[in-house]
Amino acid sequence: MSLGFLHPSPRPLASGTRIVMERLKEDLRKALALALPGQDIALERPRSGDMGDAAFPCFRAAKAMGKNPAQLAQELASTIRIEGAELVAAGPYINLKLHPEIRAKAMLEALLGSTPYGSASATGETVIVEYSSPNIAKLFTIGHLRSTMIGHALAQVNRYLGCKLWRLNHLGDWGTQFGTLLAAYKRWAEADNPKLDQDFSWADEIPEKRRSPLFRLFQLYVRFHQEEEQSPEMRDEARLWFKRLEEGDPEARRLWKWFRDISLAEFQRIYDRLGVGFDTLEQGEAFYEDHLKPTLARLASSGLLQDGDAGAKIIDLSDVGIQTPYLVQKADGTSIYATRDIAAALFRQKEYDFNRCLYVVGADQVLHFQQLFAVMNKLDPWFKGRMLHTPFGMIKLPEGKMSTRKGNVIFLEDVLDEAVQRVLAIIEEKNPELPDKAAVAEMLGMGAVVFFDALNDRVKSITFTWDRVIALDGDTGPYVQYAHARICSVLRKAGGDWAAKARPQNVLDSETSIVEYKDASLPASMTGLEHPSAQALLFELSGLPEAICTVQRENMATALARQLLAIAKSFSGFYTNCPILHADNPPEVRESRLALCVATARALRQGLFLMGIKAPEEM
RNA sequence: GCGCCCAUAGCUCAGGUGGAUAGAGCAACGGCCUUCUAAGCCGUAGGUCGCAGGUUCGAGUCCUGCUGGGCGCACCA
Repeated sequence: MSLGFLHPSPRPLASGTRIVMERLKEDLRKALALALPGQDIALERPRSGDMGDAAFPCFRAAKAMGKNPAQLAQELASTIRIEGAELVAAGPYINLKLHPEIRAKAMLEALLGSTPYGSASATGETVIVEYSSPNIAKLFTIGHLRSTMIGHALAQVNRYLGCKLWRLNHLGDWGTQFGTLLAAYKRWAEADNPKLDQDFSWADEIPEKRRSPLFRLFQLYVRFHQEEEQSPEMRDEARLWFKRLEEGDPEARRLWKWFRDISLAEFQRIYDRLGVGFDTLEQGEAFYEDHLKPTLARLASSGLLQDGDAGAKIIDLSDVGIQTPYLVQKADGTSIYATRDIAAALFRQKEYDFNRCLYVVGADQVLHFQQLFAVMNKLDPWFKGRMLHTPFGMIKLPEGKMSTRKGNVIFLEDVLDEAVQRVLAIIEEKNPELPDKAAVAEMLGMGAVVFFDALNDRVKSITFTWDRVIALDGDTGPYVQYAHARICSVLRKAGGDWAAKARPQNVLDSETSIVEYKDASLPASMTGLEHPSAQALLFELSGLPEAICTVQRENMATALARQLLAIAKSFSGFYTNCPILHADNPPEVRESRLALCVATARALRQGLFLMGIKAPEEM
């Protein structure tokens, strides 16, 4: 069943990025339209820059005209003339190939100006991204990284492309799990460890760095679920506590708030470390408590509410092809996540009047979101096409599924710490004189983990192994960061204000998605950039805006991560083949190559920043 | 049982709206540091795109069936 999500429409790029290249492609499009009336003129981007900057496949047009595609390509290429570029027939394709100098000038103009490359001006659209959404009293596992960083990147990119953004964290701070916590606390902590400030005698010893009230809360949670397997009646105990909580029992309330505070403090520490931010943390599940009755009333008055088993309330969706009924109130009268999600959608409609709302939630919840969206469409056609679940695959262990309840999980902080440790070891080996090693190691370790997560299609599940997640060479974050650091090193050695040209003018925190640079002047000539390696780099740089748009369209950072790799890789080629500061270089060659370095550094830093990755200037 | 997702090199994966000789990284093998950071660069080898049909001028990509794996199928979120 497709609900026809309203994808963002193509929008004009900001003026500084409406570059020569786009104009030439437009010229080609017009010329082809003239030569081939009635044909669909769709240009493609060639796989590699030495084929050209744009390509037109002649198959369809040739068929319509009863000609051989290669022959048609030949004819068109010889009749159409585009100023500043050449047209080459390559088999059934016509390739538009910019003159090296034009290509260089176009890209440097786009990247050395102060308008963020590939950004778009305000569109007037409002986008909500709901992401991270951890459950209270659980520690962040490697699994939580996915929603957090995918959501962060989507927020950054949509903001970069001119959308008004609301970044929401649907905290799991309500629900039956709180019954579990309350019951567990009463059973095993209240009497002898009421402040959770000591280790439990019945639990395994906690590693030093995890000794926290939150971890002990987590231990309570795990123990409860373990014992519950033997004594199923404990479930009722948990349900009862949740019922008390929802009915306003003062003790349950007090403990709930305390548990929540303990958790939030810890979460904030992680978010700070990841550089992730939200516009509010106050709209978690508990926030909708007061909305639940009105929501149920509205469902009832819309005629959607039906009686289920044992007094539960359900919504039947079989008329839209969903056979599983949607449970919105449990038999004991307490609420359930579904009700809170409906309430949240209604609240957001009123509060934010959004155009799109993205739910960055695991793939195991697809049915839930199909049901939710179906209900919202029935409730108000306004919702149609405005909500999208962007599911992601789960992270499994080689032994199987991770389970918080069973306690066999990989904690996020352990992964981050291990990554930083491995980086530190490499720094000691390769660059022991590096200033501020700890800070650089933090950026690189984080870069490795975050980049890895973004590299592949989000719907695929990942089997966690340390060596894969923390890989530091090959197609990795540190590879891109390394290219950036080498550029900065060259720029430092060039002297003058070269290094400053690649340095951001603003603070790069989660409140902005744009890296601001000063307007830098173009080199006097493009001599020195005609080398194939330089041209290949320029071609990859030209692919960045499209990659950013792809992130928005496909709701994952994969395309951006891969374009950054392509840029970094072609920079390495340029760096190897084209000496920049070589004494024999004429001044204009040195200048144009340094300008290309600045342009590349800016593109890399901006791209990494959108993904939530920092770029050290030295490593 | 029903529904959704996945299957591409030894391993991990890229391959918008069907289009050029299916591409990377890792691992393997062979080269490159007296020039700007070797976390790098260059090269070699590695493929019946799970299987079988179909649509099309053209299928890794779309359709049908099958096989294998994952997830889900109301009182957790």
